[in-house]
Amino acid sequence: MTVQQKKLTEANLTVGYVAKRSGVKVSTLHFYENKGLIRSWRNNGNQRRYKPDVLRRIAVIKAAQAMGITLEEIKQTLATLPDERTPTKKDWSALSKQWQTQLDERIAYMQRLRERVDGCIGCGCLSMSKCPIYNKDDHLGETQSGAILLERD
Amino acid sequence: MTVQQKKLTEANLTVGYVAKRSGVKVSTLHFYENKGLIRSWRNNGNQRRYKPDVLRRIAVIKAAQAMGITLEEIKQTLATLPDERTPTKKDWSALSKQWQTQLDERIAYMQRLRERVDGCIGCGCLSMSKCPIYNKDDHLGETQSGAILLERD
DNA sequence: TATTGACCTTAACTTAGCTTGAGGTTTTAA
DNA sequence: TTAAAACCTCAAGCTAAGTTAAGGTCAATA
Repeated sequence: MTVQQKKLTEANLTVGYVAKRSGVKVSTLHFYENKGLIRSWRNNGNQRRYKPDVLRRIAVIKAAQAMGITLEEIKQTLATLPDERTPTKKDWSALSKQWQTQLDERIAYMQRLRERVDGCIGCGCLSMSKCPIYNKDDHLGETQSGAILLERD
Repeated sequence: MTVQQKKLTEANLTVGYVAKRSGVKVSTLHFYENKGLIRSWRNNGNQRRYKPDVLRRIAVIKAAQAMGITLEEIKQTLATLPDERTPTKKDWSALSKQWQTQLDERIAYMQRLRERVDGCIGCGCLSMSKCPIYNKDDHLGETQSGAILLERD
């Protein structure tokens, strides 16, 4: 029986294993735990152990980040997941609905920008006070952070 | 003759005037100058003076930032403007073309994300290794920073 | 002319999202 | 059993895009 099989069947994953599987660094897992985005318990030797569903949680965190949602917002949304039982497909689906709406707004905002950028930069109207780019109607709500982090190698 | 009129007709603007007109803080103008995004010369008393086209430059910087382009990339693109003569409408238009392309890619990326996020978060495929969200084809090029900063009040 | 407001520089601080390093413990495997 | 690999904590460092503060000078105006 390999180490991996043992860990998988016993369903308590080490931090190194979770890191490798999820593609994030161990330090990131510590960081996320610190921020309250994921949870673990400790074994006798004070080492972290994880339930397998942490992998999905991390994947969802990463997907949400790619959409431009901050860790703080992600944390809030993840907090709506059930605490005791393992989240079901339906639970996860509800999350994605919330973020979809934000993503839609963001796309719409960028499209408005897209339409106007050629005219605005090229013409004389880009004077901050008059240009539609700076029009309040084009701004997203206050709760949106606006940072979109895309993945790299 | 008011101060403003004097400054405008003499076409050398003070930092405070530029700040007020462009809607950014004086410290931001210092910062931009430091980063090589804008330029000024000094009067006898070592105070900054600006040519009026700095206003458009700042407006363009802000517009580009709203599209998610970093200051470093903006600097590179601004460097393609003519150095001696005041940039023409055509010059500015060429800039907007470059950024439009980036914006198009970004929108397309978000739309792909949008299509997949419901399926991916809800289903079992979101395991980092298989999920299309993590597919290389969906990533933007290396030169894209990915940060989209939206304006607030 | 004197005072107030605008300006100067340099350095440190801010937030988000991590990463790195130091120094020490636990687990695994030959 | 013992060395190496993996883990632990805590503190400091990093990048982007600025902001704030301290201490001092210059310019506009009553």
